[in-house]
Amino acid sequence: MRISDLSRLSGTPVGTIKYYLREGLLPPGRPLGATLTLYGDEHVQRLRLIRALTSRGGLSIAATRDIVTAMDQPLEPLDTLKVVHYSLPTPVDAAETDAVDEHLPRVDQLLTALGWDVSAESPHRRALAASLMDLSRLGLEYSTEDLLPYAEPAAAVARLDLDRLEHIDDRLRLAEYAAIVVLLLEPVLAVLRRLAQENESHHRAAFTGTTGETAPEPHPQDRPQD
Amino acid sequence: MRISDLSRLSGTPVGTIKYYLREGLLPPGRPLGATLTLYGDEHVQRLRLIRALTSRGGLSIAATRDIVTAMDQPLEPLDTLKVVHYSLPTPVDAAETDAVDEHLPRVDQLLTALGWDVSAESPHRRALAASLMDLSRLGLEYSTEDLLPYAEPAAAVARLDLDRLEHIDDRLRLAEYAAIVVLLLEPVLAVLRRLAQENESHHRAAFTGTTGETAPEPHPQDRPQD
DNA sequence: ACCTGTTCGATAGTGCAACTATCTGCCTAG
DNA sequence: CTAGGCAGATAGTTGCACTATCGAACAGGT
Repeated sequence: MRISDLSRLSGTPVGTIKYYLREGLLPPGRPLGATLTLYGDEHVQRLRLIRALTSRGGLSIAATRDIVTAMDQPLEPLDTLKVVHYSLPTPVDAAETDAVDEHLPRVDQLLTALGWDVSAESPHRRALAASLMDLSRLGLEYSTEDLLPYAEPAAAVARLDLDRLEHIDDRLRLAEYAAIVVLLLEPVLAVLRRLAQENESHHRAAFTGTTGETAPEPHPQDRPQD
Repeated sequence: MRISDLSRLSGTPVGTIKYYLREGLLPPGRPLGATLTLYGDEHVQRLRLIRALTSRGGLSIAATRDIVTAMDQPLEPLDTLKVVHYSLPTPVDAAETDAVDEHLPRVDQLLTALGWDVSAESPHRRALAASLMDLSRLGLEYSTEDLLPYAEPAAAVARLDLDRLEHIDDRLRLAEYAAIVVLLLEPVLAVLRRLAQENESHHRAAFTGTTGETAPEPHPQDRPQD
């Protein structure tokens, strides 16, 4: 197909497609002359992925390029996750690296307490330290004990994520699915958390009777047990 | 204190503070003449919150204004969560509202299956529908059955969140803490999930024996980090 | 009272990211 | 054989989040 078909199928303006080609987000098509280049279904697919990562995932064009170029490396199934992880942007202000590093011991203490096997070069360690720093500056101290109970739900989610990835047959597109599961499930989980917060807050309001909103029915629903 | 002190204490340039004042993110100080306005500790606090919400939380200036102005309304403790929730940006492309709505029944089906008490006007319903739409366009279908196991960890996290909020004494700043817990814990949870994924993937690699330790090659593409 | 430096409020400008538009020459399909 | 689409390059636009400048009005020290 030609660029106009690609545009139509993916719902992306031709100008934007050219822009993505220039920026290396989209691999070039097969040129059949000076004015004709052919694109395939994989371009449609890639384009959809780019749009999802940038709009829903909130990634910048540069970060998206990192992810998709990393994806294009041929890899063993379980390495793809690492590649995706390491290509993820970890917004740590360069001016604050030192301040962030002061919180790293807390992160390592947590990881030790959990017995988690995480490489020392993992960018997530510092990312977590940065967030803990922010929180503590705002007066909300999260100690190892406070964080530990959050780890179990996180682990449960991670197991589900990997279950899904393990059952994907399409080896060629495994990296793509890994990126999708890691990145696009994030907003899903965030929203689930908010929905759960809303539900939980209704339940607690029913007991304390303090909310002025909808009269909460004291309907002792089957709350998911711990 | 004067604006220069506020700037020094918060680490924010004077120009930026003026900008926030103009935009209504920061309440005006007490003017004592045409060239002197006094600010208090609450301004320092608010400024730190603004910086955290915009930089770490990734909120736009407009979204941050929505949150903080909503925060300034005097409210019952349990309503604050609702106010924060409803001020959150839910990035749903206006051009796709119809397409998103097609996925709403799936969301409601999930909520019914869970027995969650969520108001019909909750913006989260549509936000979830939008994400599910994205995923299904990318070829990853998440059915109610697939999502159910994710709900329990989400509920566990939500309970921890509300526990924390319940034990906060400072009623005046409860809304502030609610915003922090809802928004700034999000990156923490996202990182915990990734750490758990990394750990889990190591474990599974050990069992299947596929390369997980020798060949990882965490893609050493040195991106110039700012 | 005088001088120096700060502040206020308004307005205009900057830098960056993500597109979007235009242009020229070529080529392809009908 | 020609009308129209396409490639590749370059330049322009839009929106956001600041940042810089300016004149008038003080404030605080001497």
